[in-house]
Amino acid sequence: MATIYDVAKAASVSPKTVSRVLNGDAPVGQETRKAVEAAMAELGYVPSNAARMMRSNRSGLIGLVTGALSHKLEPMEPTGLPDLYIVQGIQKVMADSGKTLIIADTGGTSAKVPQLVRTFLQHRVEALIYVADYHQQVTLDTGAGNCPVVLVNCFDADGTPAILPDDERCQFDLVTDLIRSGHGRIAYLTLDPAMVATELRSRGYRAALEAAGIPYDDALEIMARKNVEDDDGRLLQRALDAVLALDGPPTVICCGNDEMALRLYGLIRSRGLRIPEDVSVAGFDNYRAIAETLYPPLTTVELPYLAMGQRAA
Amino acid sequence: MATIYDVAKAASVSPKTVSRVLNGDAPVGQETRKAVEAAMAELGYVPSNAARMMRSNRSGLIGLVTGALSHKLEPMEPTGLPDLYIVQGIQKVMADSGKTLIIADTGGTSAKVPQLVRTFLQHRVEALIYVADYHQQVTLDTGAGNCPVVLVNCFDADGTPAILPDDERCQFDLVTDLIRSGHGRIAYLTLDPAMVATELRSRGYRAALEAAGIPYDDALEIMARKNVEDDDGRLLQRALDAVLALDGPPTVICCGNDEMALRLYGLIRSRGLRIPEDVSVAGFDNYRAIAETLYPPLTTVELPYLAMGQRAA
DNA sequence: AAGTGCTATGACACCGATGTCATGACTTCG
DNA sequence: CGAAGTCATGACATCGGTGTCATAGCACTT
Repeated sequence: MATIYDVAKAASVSPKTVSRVLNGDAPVGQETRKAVEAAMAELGYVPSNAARMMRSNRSGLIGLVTGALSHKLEPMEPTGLPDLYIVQGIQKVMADSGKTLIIADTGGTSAKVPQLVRTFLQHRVEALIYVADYHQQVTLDTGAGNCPVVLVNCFDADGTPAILPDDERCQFDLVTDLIRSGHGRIAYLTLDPAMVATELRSRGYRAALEAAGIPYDDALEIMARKNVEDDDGRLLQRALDAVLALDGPPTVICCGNDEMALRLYGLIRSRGLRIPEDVSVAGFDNYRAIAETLYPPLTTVELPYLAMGQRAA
Repeated sequence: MATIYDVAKAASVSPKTVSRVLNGDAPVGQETRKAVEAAMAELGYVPSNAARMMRSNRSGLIGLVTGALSHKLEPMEPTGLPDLYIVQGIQKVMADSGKTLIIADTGGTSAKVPQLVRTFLQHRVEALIYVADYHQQVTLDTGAGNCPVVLVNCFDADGTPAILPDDERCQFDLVTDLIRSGHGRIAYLTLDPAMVATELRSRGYRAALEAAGIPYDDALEIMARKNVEDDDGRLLQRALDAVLALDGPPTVICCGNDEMALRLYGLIRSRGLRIPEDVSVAGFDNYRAIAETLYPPLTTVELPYLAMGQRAA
């Protein structure tokens, strides 16, 4: 690989002058500039970031730690691909600002994080971003020292800067919208209560009911998904049958996420009911593709993951 | 950030000895080693990859160019997330071999590729991998010079090393399997014929029929998806109605991909037919999540994207 | 006793950029 | 016309590691 010295020699100037042409940080004569540029093109010269960094102490690198790449291997995960959208948002901002993103995947094991961070520090990243696959609390052992860290879709106990989705508000808006469409009996099949989002969304659901003056009926809010082995969707079947058997059955069923909604479509139809004539279904973020390909289209909410990523970046 | 000199001073040894402790490339006395390690821990020392690289000329970096991150923003894309699986496979191998992956996203614009490659070259990546979102031919203007390049899920005219899926074989196996299950009338709703995979899979479909001694009926093979604006699924509806109206209607319908299969589930049911009693549906890779959450479960083929990524890495 | 080989360590140059300072040629101003 | 300022350029040190070579101490051979 050609160096700045090779270029200097070829153009019969000093290395420093080549540097000036590269960075445009000092005036260079017309002819000299042309000669240098010709030499660079001729030799296929590409400046070495490593050498550049040694003096300037600026790597131009941003480290991103995530499970976004690997967790899709586990289709039983309670999550869709929000983290991917977040990563996209980050990538976009970085590309626009001339930074280069280094992405490391935890492979699902958060135990790997310290090692990944160490690698990043070796590359002297200017900042670290940690993206979680779903809204949760984390305790990150970065050992990052003075390197700035931003958490996305998660938070920790130390008050590290974090970008979080407003689950409560979104569920509130969704339910309010359903009410405005004329629905009065609204069931809500929730995800695992151990998830932060479940509690927040539940609050939004209740707040929306209250704001509309609809009494809360706890027979309509059922946990239909647990992040443990046994699931298989039996919880969902039981929950569906439970709400349908009620005296006042729901006119619409909200699901903890779009995947659950997809399953529900199948279950409802296998019970001989039509969507949306007999009962409607609403989802909640996670699989955009699902929402758009289902027939009839699924009413759902989309969390602003892309924007969260951009904000974090 | 502490340097190797700081550590050397703190441990009262020469920088070179610290280097030896770091790399273990020469014998170091017990006590000396301990002192150095203590000093490193004390100062929170992390070696600088940039400096290390200058002498050794080994960056430990691998550049990955892909649209995997951005193209999901376009849900109308004819593709699912194969490239993500490929990236996963690559990531895994890299992590295991101690290389660090730099990922750059094209944002859908292949015009950006040269600039991304240039950035990679500045970082002196040891190799470049280009991952396409679906099986296709590309003409890559890398300007990569002597940097090794591997293409995944695509190929070019110059014979650059490429890792490709065997679409023909997979479709062949799928159809053969359906035949073995007792199906005799097998429809095949294809994707856009402009796609490489479409032609290959079609060949596999016909070969499987021929191998089983079933005559090919061109009324059963219909293009049901075109990558242009007008779509909206009308092509799919028309195709479905066409095969159902045949004298000998199919007992199973193969789809160009899982997304189409998902849509077909809805369409078939909206016409009052049951799956799989009245007609079966088979998919083809792309949305693993769809295949696993549909009810009844979708019969589909999975291309070995993960393995392709690993192979490429 | 002299020579050989091994272990443990340090001195020093070097990788490829860039920051600092110096220098020579010109222009402009009082 | 000389002083001051600007422009264009080069010499040299420096960033933080590692490769090369030198050296000192010690055990072991012959």
